[in-house]
Amino acid sequence: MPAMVIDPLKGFPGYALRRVSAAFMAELAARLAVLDLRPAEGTVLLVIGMNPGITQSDVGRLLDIVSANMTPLTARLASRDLIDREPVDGRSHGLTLSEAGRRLMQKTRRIMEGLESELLERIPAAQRATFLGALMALASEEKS
Amino acid sequence: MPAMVIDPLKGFPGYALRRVSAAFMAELAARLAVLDLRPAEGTVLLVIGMNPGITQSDVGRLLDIVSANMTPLTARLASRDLIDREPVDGRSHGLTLSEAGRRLMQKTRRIMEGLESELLERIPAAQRATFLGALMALASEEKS
DNA sequence: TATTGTTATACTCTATAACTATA
DNA sequence: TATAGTTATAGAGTATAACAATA
Repeated sequence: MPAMVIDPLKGFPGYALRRVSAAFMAELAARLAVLDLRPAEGTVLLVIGMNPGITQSDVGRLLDIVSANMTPLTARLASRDLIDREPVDGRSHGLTLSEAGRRLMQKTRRIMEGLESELLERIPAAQRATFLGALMALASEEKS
Repeated sequence: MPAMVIDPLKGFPGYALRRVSAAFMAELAARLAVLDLRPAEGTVLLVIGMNPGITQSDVGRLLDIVSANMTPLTARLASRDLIDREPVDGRSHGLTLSEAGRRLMQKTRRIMEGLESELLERIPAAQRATFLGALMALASEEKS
């Protein structure tokens, strides 16, 4: 690329957020692919593992996945015998991890925690707490 | 959602990055939709406006869009008479904004700058410089 | 040999509309 | 009436493979 190209997005925090997030997600996808899991499936596995019996719609609400997209997602996990779906009332299904699901969830958790640690280590220690504080504040605004 | 749901992603900076970025991109998409532009098209318009005559592959390299995806993107902008494509040698095309393209680029720029400003204002002033410094450092690591 | 641009194709995430069954 | 789950469908971004034309 010619050295004189002007980047009009330079200095835009939203664009930087997008780039860093995209790179992070691509790396996560690559590492989870070893387990034949997509990022969304991995996070769902973690949520079910921490909240046995949780309802499909509650998982969706926590992760901001609309119910129409939760259906094929949990169906695929169930077809691989990673989760069990038991009716809790006539319309809700409680989700729990199978033995195989628990094993895969642990591997998923190690991969995710490893990647998150690597991200943290790329931030200079002096700026880390402030960066995290501001980022988490932004993230929790979205949730409400 | 039951109050006792445990969020295993809580405290994960990569996940927070993903959430904040997704919310930002959704809002950008909504605002650019008024101009019938997608985020990727808007950023390409800005890059061409700042770099008249830039090559399609150089735009792709700057924005990290693979060439196979640049083709339909610039084709759509050209079909709307927002950009002109002139051959610079036998295989490269130099891209410039048309008059209509310039006008739309200015509107795009105002929308993007407005949204970026709103994002900045959501970060407490005391943390702003540190947050930006760390974020930009992460973003520029990706580019190399 | 490497690069530009193209076509075809596929994957992932996301979103809405319309529906059934249940609370 | 509202909620849970499902089906069908579509849009947007991203990715690879294979190719023709040009440098």
